[in-house]
This record gives sequence, structure tokens and C-alpha cells, in this order.
Amino acid sequence: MEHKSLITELTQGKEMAIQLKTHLPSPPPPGSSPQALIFLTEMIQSSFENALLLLNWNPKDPSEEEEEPTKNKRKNSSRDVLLKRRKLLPKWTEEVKVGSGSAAEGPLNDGHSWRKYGQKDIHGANFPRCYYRCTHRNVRGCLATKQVQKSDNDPNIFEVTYRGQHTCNQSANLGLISVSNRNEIPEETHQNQQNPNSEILFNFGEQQHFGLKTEDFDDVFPPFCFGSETVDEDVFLEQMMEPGFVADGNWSAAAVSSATSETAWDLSGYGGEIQGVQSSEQSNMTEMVSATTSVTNSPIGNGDWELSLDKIDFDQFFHFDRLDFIS
DNA sequence: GCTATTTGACCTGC
DNA sequence: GCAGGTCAAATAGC
Repeated sequence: MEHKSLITELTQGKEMAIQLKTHLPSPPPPGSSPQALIFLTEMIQSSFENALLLLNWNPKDPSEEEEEPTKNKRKNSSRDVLLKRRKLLPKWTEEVKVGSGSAAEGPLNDGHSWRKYGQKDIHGANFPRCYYRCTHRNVRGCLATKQVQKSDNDPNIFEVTYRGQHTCNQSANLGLISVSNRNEIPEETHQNQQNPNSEILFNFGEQQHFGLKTEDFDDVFPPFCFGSETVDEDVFLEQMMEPGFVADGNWSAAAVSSATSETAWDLSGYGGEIQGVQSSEQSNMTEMVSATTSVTNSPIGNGDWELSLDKIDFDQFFHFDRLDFIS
């Protein structure tokens, strides 16, 4: 009953977010970019959708418990729904290079706790693919999964495909994240020409909302924790709306930059063994993940902004999939 | 005893 | 029919 009311409320919230998007002023208010407004409304909508997803998933849903246990649980319709939802989850790929002699056979510690649930020999691949899901899946309904497979070309390289966002709010102890302004990186440097100190690149496949092929950096930028404090999302949203935050394309740098020229990726989560990561196609996000940092063009690239960022923990549903939004 | 891993079976999409 | 992805019972490790 309570559960149902909650779903009703969330559904209404989602619908209102959709309506809000349709009522966005055109042209946008001074100082605001249309992309930013659309992005925000979609963020709101996304949050509601994820909340609904979590509620529907709840394994303790009485309606599910009442179901007669059948021999073949895979026929369960709720399970089918879950599988369909899972298919729609954002997906991206990283290539992680590990040092020789490392314990890389494991799930590659990326700050989240994973539980292996399967391994499969892949046709045409020299190495099997391992399947991991979030340890907190049963407890918190976190649908995040990842697949780890050794590269055929280089056994030291693991292709890690993430799917879904962590809804368990695990705190990945990744530290500073430095991101460069895509506008400041020559096109030819978008791939494999990142700062050698921070060679973690990404492959973002599948879904595109705004064009940029990444959906979720929750793992890549695990919940965007800058410091130990929790997010003040309002502060972030408010500042994100500042003129120039989006319009000049510096938002990403400002949002996740430590404003330092040093490599800011704290890869200790990978056991400190990451030596480099290679990117393949569609690395639209590679420009966002660079050691090179420059936010000088951005009004938020000042000390005050950095200070406020110390408290920012990006919303777990924050989607960096807005190319138009960035450009 | 609890938790994680292994592995064969099952399901789904192409 | 095949390949990829997931489930879940069996097993191992603590």
C-alpha cells in the first residue's frame, strides 16, 4: 500500500519532469543554455525513473513473495521485466592495463565491490569472459554489472564493460579527477594521446541521449566524490546553471577538475597497478578524462568553484551523455 | 555457518 | 542453431 503510494508519487514526479521539459522557455533565460535546462529536466526525470526501477525491483515486494515458487523461476514475469530493464541500462567499456604479476585475474578493484556470477568462453576470444555484479545487489537492488575479459592482443589488458549504475552508493575511494576541456584538445588527441600519466580512456557504446556515448560514470567517476562529504546537489545544480558552465563547453572540466596540471586520477582502486589504458572507438569521452586540466575559460574555474566542488558528489544518475550539452 | 566462487544449465536475441 | 548473458546448485574458503 505504502509501496504503491510511493510509486504513484514518483510516477507523478516523473511526469511533471517531462512536462517541465516541454514548457522550457524558448529562447532560454539569459545566462542559461537550452542544453543545460533540458539536461536538468532529464536528470530529474532520470532520477524518478531510477527510483521507480528500484522500487519495482524490490525483492521483498509482497506481490512477488506471494508467487508460488515454481521449479523454473526464469519463467517469472517479474524476472523478465528485470532482464529487459537490465538490457536498457547504460553500458560502456574501459580497457585497463595492469602490471605484470599483478592480481589482475580478479575483478579489478575499481572502488566497488563486485561478486562474480559467471564465466563464459567467448567465441573467437582466447580468454574467457568473467561476469560480475554488484555485491549489494540483493541488499540494495543495485543492478550494476561488469564484464571482464582479457584482451587477446595483450594479456595485460583487461577489457572491462560496465553496465548500469550503482544505486548502492558505494563510495569508491577514487580521489581527484581531472578532466580537460574537450575544446582545448586537438581532435587527433582524443584517443590515446592523453596525458601519459593518466591513460584511462573509455569506450562508450550504445545509447546516446544527447549524442555523447556515455551514460554513466558512476563507476568511472565513482559517485563523483570529491572529498569525504556528501554532495550538495543543489549547489552543483545552481552552479551548473551559471552562465558559461555549459555554454562554453567547460562544464565538464569545471565539474570534475581539480584544476591541476597533475594527473588527478587516483587509480589506487585498481590496486595501483594500472599502467595505462587503451581506448578504442568512440572515445568521445576521452577528452573529458585527461590529466590536462584547464578551466581558465570558465567562470567556475576559480578558487571558489573548486572550493565548492570539494563537497560535490555527483548524483549517481548524472549522465555524461550529452555531447550537445558539452559542445 | 556464512560468503564467495565455480560451473553446468537455462534463457534470450540474432 | 548459436553465442552471449544469467541463474542457481555445488563447492571451497574463511
